[in-house]
Amino acid sequence: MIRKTRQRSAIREALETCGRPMSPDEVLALAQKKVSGLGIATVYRNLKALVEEGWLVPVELPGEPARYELAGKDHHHHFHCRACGRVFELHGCVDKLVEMVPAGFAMTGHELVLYGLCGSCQVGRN
Amino acid sequence: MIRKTRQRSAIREALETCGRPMSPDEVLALAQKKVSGLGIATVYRNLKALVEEGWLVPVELPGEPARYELAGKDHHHHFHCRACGRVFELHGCVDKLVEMVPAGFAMTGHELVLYGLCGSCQVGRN
DNA sequence: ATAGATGCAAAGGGTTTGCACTTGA
DNA sequence: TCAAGTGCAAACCCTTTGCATCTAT
Repeated sequence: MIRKTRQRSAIREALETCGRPMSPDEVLALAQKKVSGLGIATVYRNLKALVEEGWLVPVELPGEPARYELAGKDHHHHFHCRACGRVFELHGCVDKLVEMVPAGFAMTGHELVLYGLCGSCQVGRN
Repeated sequence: MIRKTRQRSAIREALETCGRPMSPDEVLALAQKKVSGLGIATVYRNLKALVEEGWLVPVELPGEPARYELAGKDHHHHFHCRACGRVFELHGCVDKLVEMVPAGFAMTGHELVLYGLCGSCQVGRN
């Protein structure tokens, strides 16, 4: 049976509130504002549980720790800001991917990440 | 000054021979056939040096240790076999990426990874 | 009451670093 | 010769796990 704890609520709330994929550290920082003694292990345990229960999906970016976002969204990709490191959700996708697959290979999925500067960092750049 | 050592030659040869992006472990395994006492730290140090000197480029895949491939190739992407874990080079790219970028954001690059089964794994599947 | 959840600290896995020894130029 | 390079082990970072304690139910 799954219990409702202050820690778990704070973690879920952080992810619902933030509006973009969050890393474990980001979740910890935000959830600690509600539950001060919160430990990183609890964050990891809950993220894992929430993924297994289908409430979250992991967002894995090249060379980066995994982020997590709410499940149930349409197929989409992400934008990674090179300045602040935050990840944003994009809409839409690309086509003609199959044309890139070599003969004899079978494609079952794809991942696309755009890089650059997000709105905030773009404004504040020198 | 940069010296020519048996270890470094074996590492470069492994990368030249393999024909696809290699992880540090793959490099170690292949290069050890030439230099038996080779240590993983030496592989990491040389990979890093070869990247800095512009001979290699890192290939970073979501949730995976970095691979390395020879520098100087045209813009391209990669295929990651879900069965054997090997990474293959693809040719071509996609367009209309800019259309996905939110207003106020600036795109400076992108990464695309296709997933599926490579030729060998496709043949041997049940 | 009691099994699930938490916090801490220790353990893991991959990568990097410190240091004494080896070796190429 | 002697600084660059190597191997080993320890250090690191991020993530997971063991265990005693705490707490929803």
